[in-house]
Amino acid sequence: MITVKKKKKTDGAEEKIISAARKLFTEKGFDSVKTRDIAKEAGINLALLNYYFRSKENLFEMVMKENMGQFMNVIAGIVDDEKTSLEQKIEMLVLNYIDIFSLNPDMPLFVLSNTKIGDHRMKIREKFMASYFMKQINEAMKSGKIANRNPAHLMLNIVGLTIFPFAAHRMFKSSNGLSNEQFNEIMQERKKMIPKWIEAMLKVK
Amino acid sequence: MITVKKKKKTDGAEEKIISAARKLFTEKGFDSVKTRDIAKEAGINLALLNYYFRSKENLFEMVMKENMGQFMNVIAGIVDDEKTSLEQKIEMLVLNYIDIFSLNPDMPLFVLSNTKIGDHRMKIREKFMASYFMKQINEAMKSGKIANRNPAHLMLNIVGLTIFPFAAHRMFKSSNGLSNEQFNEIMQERKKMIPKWIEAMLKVK
DNA sequence: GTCTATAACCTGATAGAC
DNA sequence: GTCTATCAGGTTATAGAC
Repeated sequence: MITVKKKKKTDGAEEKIISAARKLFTEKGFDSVKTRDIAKEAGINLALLNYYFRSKENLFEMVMKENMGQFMNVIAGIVDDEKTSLEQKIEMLVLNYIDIFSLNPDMPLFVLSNTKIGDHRMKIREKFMASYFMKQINEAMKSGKIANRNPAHLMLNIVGLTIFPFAAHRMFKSSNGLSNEQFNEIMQERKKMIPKWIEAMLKVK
Repeated sequence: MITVKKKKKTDGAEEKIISAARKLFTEKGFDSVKTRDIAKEAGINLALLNYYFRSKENLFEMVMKENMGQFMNVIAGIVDDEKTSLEQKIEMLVLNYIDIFSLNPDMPLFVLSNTKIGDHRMKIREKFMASYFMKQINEAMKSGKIANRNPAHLMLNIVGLTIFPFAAHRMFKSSNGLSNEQFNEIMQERKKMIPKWIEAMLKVK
């Protein structure tokens, strides 16, 4: 009896579509991307896109689940770790954010600007609010170890210093600006500096 | 001889369209907004929109020129002032950014994410690069007065700490999150804190 | 200046041949 | 599985009456 191969697709059309979709959606957002653009970028036909994924919305959701799931796992592993200190967590967050987003520089702006992923964004928020990390911040505030009155400031500072450069990377790079290499170099420097900066800021009253 | 009024439009239809367009474009971006939405929001007819502004693209450009021009004037007045110190400029930038964006909280994300305004974004960048502010930063770096090796870090820090919260405001506010009042309160606190934080960061080697 | 009606085009999705 | 052709509905823009 002869075993038959499951699929005989030319060359992973499904994967090509997903990856083209991820690229374009992340770059331009849901409404700006046309299904024809995705098909073209993937090098396949428009009809095939609808054969694999029933609709544009569906394709978008697939891409999102993949993107977010992967990201959330990394972050959850850091903020829920009961063995690391507050300072260690801050450093881990900075390092991991910069590593992840150096590979996907358009993701931050995409997550911030795309209303279609409200649910996913809420999960990120909730994860943080319910984390052991948040507990540690509140304790440090009560004991006077850190000077802020509101934990929101610390969160905004970490995220602002780390993620904002990615959100603005196209603006910074645009003509006469930085090359990709220069930008990445700057972000590598920030890996070392941001934890130190945050520490200095925490002492300011 | 009787003077005749120039226009006899019902009630500033042109202005109503511009302001509706600004609101919607800033909120959702060019492609997501339909001309029908704008007409409806402005309380006028679709045809009238095309009577005043020849096309959607044109209307978008009008809105942008207004938005950016106003913003640029404020910023230019600060960064080109040869009488204020580096520290004073930083404080002025922070205060003015927060005041402007408290009134237009969607603007930062809009400017960052909308590829259609590449030209305007470049002007902002160029204004900064050629400013007296930039000169002062470079001098302070050479004299060792501030510790960074790269002026980009200072710029990213100011802008990241100040503007990022606005770019993320919808995420922060979304269900179970902050109210508008709480958010504004936090931003008022940051007016005072960010200049102090920046000062502390500048000393970190 | 403002409207209704409609033309001209774009876009997501499907039918049907191979 | 993959393609070409095409439909159905949405969207921008214009024609023409008032």
